[in-house]
Formats: sequence, C-alpha cells, structure tokens
Amino acid sequence: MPELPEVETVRRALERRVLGRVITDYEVGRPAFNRPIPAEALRGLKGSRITAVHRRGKYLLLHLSQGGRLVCHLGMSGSISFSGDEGHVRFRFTAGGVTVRIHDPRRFGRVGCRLPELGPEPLSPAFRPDSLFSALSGRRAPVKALLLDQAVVAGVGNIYATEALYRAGIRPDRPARRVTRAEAGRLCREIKLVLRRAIRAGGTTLNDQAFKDPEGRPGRFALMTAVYGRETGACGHALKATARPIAGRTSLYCPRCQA
DNA sequence: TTAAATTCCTGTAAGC
DNA sequence: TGCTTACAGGAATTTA
Repeated sequence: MPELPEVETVRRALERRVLGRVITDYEVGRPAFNRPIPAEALRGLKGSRITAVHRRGKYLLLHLSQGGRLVCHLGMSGSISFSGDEGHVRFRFTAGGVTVRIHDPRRFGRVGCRLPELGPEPLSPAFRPDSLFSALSGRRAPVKALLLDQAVVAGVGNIYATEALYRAGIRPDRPARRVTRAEAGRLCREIKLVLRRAIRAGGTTLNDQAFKDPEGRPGRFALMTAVYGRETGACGHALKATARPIAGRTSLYCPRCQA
C-alpha cells in the first residue's frame, strides 16, 4: 500500500519524467475513482506546464503553470506507470510525450485539487519528540491509532507504524497517554529512521503484485521489515496480533520486546 | 471532544 | 477442481 516512502518514490520518478513538460491531453477512466474528479481540477489542465512535483504525506501534488494544482492520492491499491499494463486505469494524462497512468483496482484513490489538514511531515524538523509527546498526551486511543491519524503525523500507514512501534519497544495497543516523554522521543526517531530506510529501498512491495514504481520496479523494503508481514520478529521471537484490530488494521507486535 | 464503527472495492488466499 | 467466504486497508463519514 502506498505510504510515504512509496509516494516519495513515485514523486521522484514523476519529477524525472514530466517536470517542466506541458500536459497535452488527459482522460478520465470509466469508471474512475469512487469519488468523481471535480471539474475544478480538470479546468485548464490541457496546455498547463508542470512546474513542480511535490509530496505532502501520502499526497502527490503537481503544480501547474496556470496557477492550479492536481492533488493525487493512491488510496491503498493505486499505482502510477509510464508504460506497460493498461488495467484499471482511472486517470491518465500525457505530458511532453510521456503518458502517466493512475491504476487503481479498488478505486480508493482520488484526484482533485484540495488537500486536507495534515500533521507535520515526519522527515521535517517540524516533527519533533516534544510535539509528538504532546499529540499523544491525554489521549485514550491506542498509540498506533494516533500514528495512523494523518492530522497527527502525515504519511504513516500500517506498515511503517508497525515497524516504528516495534523498534521503539512500544505495544501498538498501549493507550497513547501512557507513552512517556522518553518513549515518544524514541518513537519519533524510529519513525524518521524507518521512513528514510524505506525511501532508500524504493518502498515496500509485498508479494509480487502490490506496489511498483512508475518504471515498473518493485520496492525492496519488504525484505527489510522487522515485523510487518512476518511470523517471527527480527528479535527471533514469535509475533502476536493484538486482541482486536486498531483503527481497523491488524496489528502485529512482539510480546517480549514491546511493552 | 474523542473514539469506534462503517463505508467504499476487488484481488488474493484460505476453506469446504 | 471449483465454488464461497474472509481478508486486506486509507480516509471520509456516521454513530456512540
């Protein structure tokens, strides 16, 4: 599933291929996403030059010369490709002769021009131990539910929340207000570390399908996870799932290393 | 105010 | 072998 490292991998590929190019054509898939693409997002798209390719959390932002922008979210099954597979194309555009296709079998993705309120970028200096600690303090919800909340920190999903909590030694179902200041500091550092590593690996590709970068290459981080998608943790202990899912996600942890 | 549940959707895998 | 069922999850929305 595309989380921050996967989206960043896509962003870099888009930057290489379409930055500075003029959009000559676009087409909305039938059916498109669950939510229709607002007319506002498509207005003036043809003839616009792509002046910047940015990322905010899990959102991709294509800034356009005519002042607007295209905001894309890949949902959980979305991917972008420059060539090959034509299946489940929900939106496509051509810029400078390069065709960019957004595929999304489950149609959870979105294209528009609005960005919701998001928490700090986890890799920026704005995401600090003390700010994470204050976001957690007083909250009864499980700490993992808050990491998945995009208003607390932008871009973290199930894979990287699971990994960071394991590395920080914190059980995912611990009430957030029971996380100490020191632990919040460790958690903050581990989130940054795991995201940086995953970006370097080109993201996480589970199984054979799942995520591929726009050139069709799988990410290599699945081979490096300590917990996610495993039965035994990197510590060598058997992993357990929490009694109930957290924020609707199955949550693995090590009963011996995480408290 | 916060938190939990529900909704969207379909490819994959497990079970009978 | 072939069918049915459960499961996966990001974020918006609804309910408690």
